Amino acid sequence: MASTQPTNTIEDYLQTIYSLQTEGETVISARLARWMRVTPPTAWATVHRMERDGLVEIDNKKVIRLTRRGLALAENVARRHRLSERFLTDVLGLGWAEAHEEAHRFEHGVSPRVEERLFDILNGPKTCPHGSPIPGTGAKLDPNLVRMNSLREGDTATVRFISEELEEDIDLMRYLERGNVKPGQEITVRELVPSTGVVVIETNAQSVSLGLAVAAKIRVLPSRQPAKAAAGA
Amino acid sequence: MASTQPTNTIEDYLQTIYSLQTEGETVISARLARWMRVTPPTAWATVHRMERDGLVEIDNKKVIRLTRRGLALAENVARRHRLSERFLTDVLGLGWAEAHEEAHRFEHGVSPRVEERLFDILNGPKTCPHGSPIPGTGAKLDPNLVRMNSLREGDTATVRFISEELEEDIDLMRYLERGNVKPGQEITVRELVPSTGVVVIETNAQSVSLGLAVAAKIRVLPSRQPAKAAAGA
DNA sequence: AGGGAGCTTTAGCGTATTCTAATATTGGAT
DNA sequence: ATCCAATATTAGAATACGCTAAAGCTCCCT
Repeated sequence: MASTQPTNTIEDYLQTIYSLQTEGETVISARLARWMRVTPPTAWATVHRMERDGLVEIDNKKVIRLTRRGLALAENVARRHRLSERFLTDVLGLGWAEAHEEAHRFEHGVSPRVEERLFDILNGPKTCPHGSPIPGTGAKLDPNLVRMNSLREGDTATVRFISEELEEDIDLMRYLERGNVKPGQEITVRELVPSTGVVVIETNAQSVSLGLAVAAKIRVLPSRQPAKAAAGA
Repeated sequence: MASTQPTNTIEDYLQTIYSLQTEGETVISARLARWMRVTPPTAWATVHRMERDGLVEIDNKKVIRLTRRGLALAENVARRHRLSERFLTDVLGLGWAEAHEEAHRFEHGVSPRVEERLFDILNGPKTCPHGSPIPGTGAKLDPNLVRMNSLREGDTATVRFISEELEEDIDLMRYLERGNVKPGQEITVRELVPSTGVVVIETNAQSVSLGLAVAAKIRVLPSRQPAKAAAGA
């Protein structure tokens, strides 16, 4: 029934759709299948169960969108997830790169009571360790943020947000952690050659190379540079 | 397969069988069905899946026993459960009565890494808040403990252990909490009349009445009284 | 116009969990 | 010896999730 507590699987789908939707991506079944690491028929069936239960709507272009009810549930899952990441890193001392994966398991065990206590104990954090705002705190992604791939050579900026899509790739996350590409870190673009598809940035005197597709999923706040407007959204 | 990670359901059965077995009870399918709040056919089918997977053995008298493999897994689940209860009460400040129910949900989200960190953060606790020893710490139930119903009027003792079977009943737990019937509490038996099936004990100048069946699931350490050996195991 | 690549859907299966309705079994109690 | 109550089992069904194989569709590129 639509009134029953969502299963872990449904909570995972809700959270994924929420992330993509929030980051401005178009959500279609095939994309969910890849993210959730299941076959297309499986994702399809699950999404249709969600539609049946009033959690999402699917338009004639096959684009999936959360309904009001789905959004409310998704925000709750995201809140528990991001709060869990904060708890796992700040209190338990787990690594920044592993936090997402661990939280993915941990979050389902967090009841409303536990969620509330975690929030208090953590002093009401506004974002997860990777920069995603925690629903319910009023925090939102700073609209002045820019995708890292839209910077130009020589630009300086501060990392603010790593997409949850990147968080799924533990190796990439470890690479970013070693390279210090984390919220708060100041970076300078050394090279950005669209033809090669690579950006090279500098963080703490370290050089880090990233593919443009990855850079596009990292948002930064450009530093007050000369007098030149930054690129659009 | 037998090598796959147990599902939450199987983890729950393992834990229940482990508790009963540890507390010296005979485990049969019907009893599991009542404890797990499922119908007998459901419990039967699940137990037989566990047998198929080498987690339990069922003798010709239908008694269920954990295999070596089942025991190892069950100890791990119990460890996570009891550690979770400690965490929820000691760090998050949840109530003593609610801890079991919350931990039941929480435990499944605890990975080996998280389990290890929780153990450290809690300073290597040896028991859960209700007195059950935490597997892996070497702690065992004190053999000098006696079931509360085996005391006699006038006896004084210290509460040490509340059976996990009682923990399933949240109302009873709240009653015990209000009455201060918790590990460490000293009690005196005021009345114990087998014919009425009721024990009345005194804790902190409060009077608490319990059924004998409930009292039998609470273990206490008798105080050094006159010179009279206590009743058997 | 013709092919594909990438997506969506249908078909058909298999396992885990649960339930209800019935049908054995079994161990005592009378 | 008999009958009841508790247990164990069998039958029949559903739902959630996953998979493979095999069609359909769409849209874009040549």
